[in-house]
Amino acid sequence: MESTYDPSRLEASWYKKWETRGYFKPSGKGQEAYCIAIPPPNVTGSLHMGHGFNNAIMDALIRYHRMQGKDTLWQAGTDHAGIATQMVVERQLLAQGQSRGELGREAFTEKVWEWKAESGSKITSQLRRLGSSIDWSRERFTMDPGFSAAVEEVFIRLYEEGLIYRGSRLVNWDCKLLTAISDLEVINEEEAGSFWYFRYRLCNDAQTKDGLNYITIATTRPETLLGDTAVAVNPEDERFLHLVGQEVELPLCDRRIPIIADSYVDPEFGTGCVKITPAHDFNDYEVGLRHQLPQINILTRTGRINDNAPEAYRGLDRFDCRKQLVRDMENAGLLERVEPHRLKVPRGDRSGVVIEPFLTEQWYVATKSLAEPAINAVKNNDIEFVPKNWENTYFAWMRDIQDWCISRQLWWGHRIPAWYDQEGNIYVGRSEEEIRTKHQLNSDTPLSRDEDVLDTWFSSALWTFGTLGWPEQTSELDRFHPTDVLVTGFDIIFFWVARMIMMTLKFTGRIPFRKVYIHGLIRDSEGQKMSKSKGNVLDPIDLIDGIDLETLVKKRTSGMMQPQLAQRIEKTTRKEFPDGISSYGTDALRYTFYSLASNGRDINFDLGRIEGYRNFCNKIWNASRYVFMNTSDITPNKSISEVDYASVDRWIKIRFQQTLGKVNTHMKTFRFDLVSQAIYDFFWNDYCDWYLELTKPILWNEQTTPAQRNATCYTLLDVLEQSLRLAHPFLPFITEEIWQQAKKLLGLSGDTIMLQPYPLEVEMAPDETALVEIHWLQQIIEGIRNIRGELNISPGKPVNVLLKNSDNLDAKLLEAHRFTLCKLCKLESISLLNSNNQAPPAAMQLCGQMEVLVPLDGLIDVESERGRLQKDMTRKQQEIDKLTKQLSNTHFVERAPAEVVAKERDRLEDLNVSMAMLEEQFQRLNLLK
RNA sequence: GGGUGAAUAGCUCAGCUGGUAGAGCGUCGCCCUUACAAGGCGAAUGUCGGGGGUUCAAGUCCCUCUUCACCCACCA
Repeated sequence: MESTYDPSRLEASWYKKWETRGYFKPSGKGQEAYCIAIPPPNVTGSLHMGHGFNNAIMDALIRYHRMQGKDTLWQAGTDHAGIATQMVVERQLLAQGQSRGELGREAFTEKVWEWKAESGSKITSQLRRLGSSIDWSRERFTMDPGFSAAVEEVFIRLYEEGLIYRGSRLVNWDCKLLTAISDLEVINEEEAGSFWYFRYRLCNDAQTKDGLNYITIATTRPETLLGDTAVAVNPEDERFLHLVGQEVELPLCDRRIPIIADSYVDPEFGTGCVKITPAHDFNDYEVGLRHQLPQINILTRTGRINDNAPEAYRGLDRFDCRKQLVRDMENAGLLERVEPHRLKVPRGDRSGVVIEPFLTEQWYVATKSLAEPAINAVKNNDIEFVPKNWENTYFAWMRDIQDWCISRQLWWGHRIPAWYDQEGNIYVGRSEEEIRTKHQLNSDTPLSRDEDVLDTWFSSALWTFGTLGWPEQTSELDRFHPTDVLVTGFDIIFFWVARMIMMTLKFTGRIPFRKVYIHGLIRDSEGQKMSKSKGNVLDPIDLIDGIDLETLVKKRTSGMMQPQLAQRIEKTTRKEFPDGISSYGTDALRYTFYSLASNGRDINFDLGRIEGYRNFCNKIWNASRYVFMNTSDITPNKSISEVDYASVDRWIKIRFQQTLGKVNTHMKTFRFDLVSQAIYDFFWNDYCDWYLELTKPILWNEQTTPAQRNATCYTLLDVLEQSLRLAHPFLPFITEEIWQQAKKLLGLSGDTIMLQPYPLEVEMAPDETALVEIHWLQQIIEGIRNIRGELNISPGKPVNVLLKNSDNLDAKLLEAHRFTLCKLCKLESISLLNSNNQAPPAAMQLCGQMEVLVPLDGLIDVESERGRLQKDMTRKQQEIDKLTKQLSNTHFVERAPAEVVAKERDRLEDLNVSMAMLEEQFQRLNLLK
């Protein structure tokens, strides 16, 4: 083994071997199957921390269950991500001075396919860097012919059942992307805006109660005035009731519109009069339907004013029109006042532009009947969310679910399988031919296909069963569906999780997955969301490989949407990473993810943590080197003729089993933080700090018998090898590398640790003596170390130790471990102090009732030792006071369980004894001065 | 407006069914002891957000308030 741990060297080679040897494929063996379908990343995307986290978790689950002997499949694939991908390609075209319109549909989608071919492997190769043991041979793409056929099938069946329909209504319209989007794709954020108070003159000499010949309405979107078809007041509102049925003159438009009464109006808000624009506001739309108001659309698809408006405004951009209209109102003396107002502005999640409610014809999924079984599946625990409380979020949304607008006016995606004849009749089917045959339409009847494509999430909703071959009834579907768990962030519970549950239940009659593990989002060390514009993005690959400062700065400041931010980003980056980021390796990165993965809350990613886990890898590396150096001469198989296990050998095996138990327990509840901590604690504290140190006096002692040596060597190797398997799902690379060595020494067969069985929990005969013995040893060693450390006795200086107030067991244990104690604590001697003999002046540490004495011998300053004792006594006294008080409380003694009371009594007694001994020692030291 | 989660050591976070407050990083000593200075050994550090309540006993259960984060809905 190389003397230093170098992750880049070993990580590079292993993944390729694993993949080419087919280790990631399902074994085809095992009673049970285990399957996870990857949340398909955008095919043209690149890996971010969220992917890193998400995939690290899935890989741990997959490797763990694979090692448990299950027939394990991690189903891979990528998503065509309609809008996102189309935007990227459009931006590229724009840079070349082209637009998609010029290119035309066919040429454009051709370009997207080219781009997909070019960049599509980027994210998958990055997933490989993470060590993800994905079965790449089964990789799917949402626009593969097979998957597309499934999408079409689902659309057609839903249409035939009347669950997909085409309708004309208000949708969220993105004026930049020129497409409808679903409610979920609209982000409502509060922004600073204004309230404009406009006067609408009353017709026919009507007057308000105050004798005014106008009413005032307030609006945040003045330009919509052009589409007003009524003014509404609350039917209970005494102020305006007499005006209902009257008309007002719509300013600047030369139109009259009625005053109507509708309970939608809140008399307390604004002026109590509301302008109604049915074609450009969701609430007004409903009001309009109730009162049969005309719907006047005043916008073009690009957000300009259309010909339904007065000539003066036609062709103006909606925001220019707003300014113009306010000016005109002011000039007409109809602007009463303007107030600053904070309001929620709807913006497209992709484009960032203000979304307009817009009247169009779109395709919808009627969701109500699909939602019901989906709610029940979670309610009756067929599907379980982890953590459980996300179920409430899910229920809340599902119970109030709206019909889903699934058509998008894009070119990249699954084209809707619908055709129209010249009368506008709709024909849905798999192809034009099929439709012609089915509906007996001869070639004289021209048919044109619907231009739109489906929402990306429509196809994603079929992911678990579509990737396994549906609608064919494949053996994979049989074996691996329902999948076991879906691992994802809470941000796509509605987008994806809910819709998968609905669609999968509908089309397979079964749930898509048994559990949904919802994890938190990765944020930066200060809890900020990582984003390009904030310049705080960390690339997982950079954490693995390292990156120098200049490259990092360049990466963070190039290709920015807002170049003016670059300077500040450069400054903060230089400050935060003055030396760039060093290379930590995949294993360290993964372990960091696990350690931070507690109970689904968001994660602030701290570089200090990853460094700590890189050090952990280093620790494993070096401990293994020690083991191999000291065991290379043992017989390379278990047929060690004679073995005589030391208590510490038995102890470490018990500790290993306890750790394994914890790991298995916590894996069941997805507590990767507790899993990683259990392994870390065991390996570093128990195996390295104690066990390895305690084997040294055994291995380096001439008195050790061959049987003892064999036993310890074997245990060193055996526990190491088991620990590697224990840790492999979390640290795949380093464990594989080291296991290859361990395997040789232990004479094991098997080509890879990946396919070895996970360590087995074994029923162990209770071995209290080993635990007691090692605890005894640890206490004495720690006592002596404490004296050395606190009293500044140089570690190299040999000391003599006396044990006072010892019993028979102490005597026995001392004989057994004298050599060990001398070696580990650099002792010249250690012996029992006969009760008849006077103890010399000494520093003292209590181990239970036994005193560990280090004679002063001119080494130790009396004053320091008194201080040390004093500190201990103060602490003990506080405890004693607390316990005394508690035990003198009759309520406690009477009502607390007897064993609790007894325990506290024992503790108090022990403390009192210790205290007396400390006091006595303190007095003795006093006599010296 | 409705909902969810959070508030514990300087920092990032654990703390299960109530019974002596923990880890990592950082800090302070002492050590290059033949696996590891990416290390070893020792040490310090907390009115568990505030206030009530239940209980013999509350970081843990209940109520309330404050602050923060997020989600959903939305008043023009």
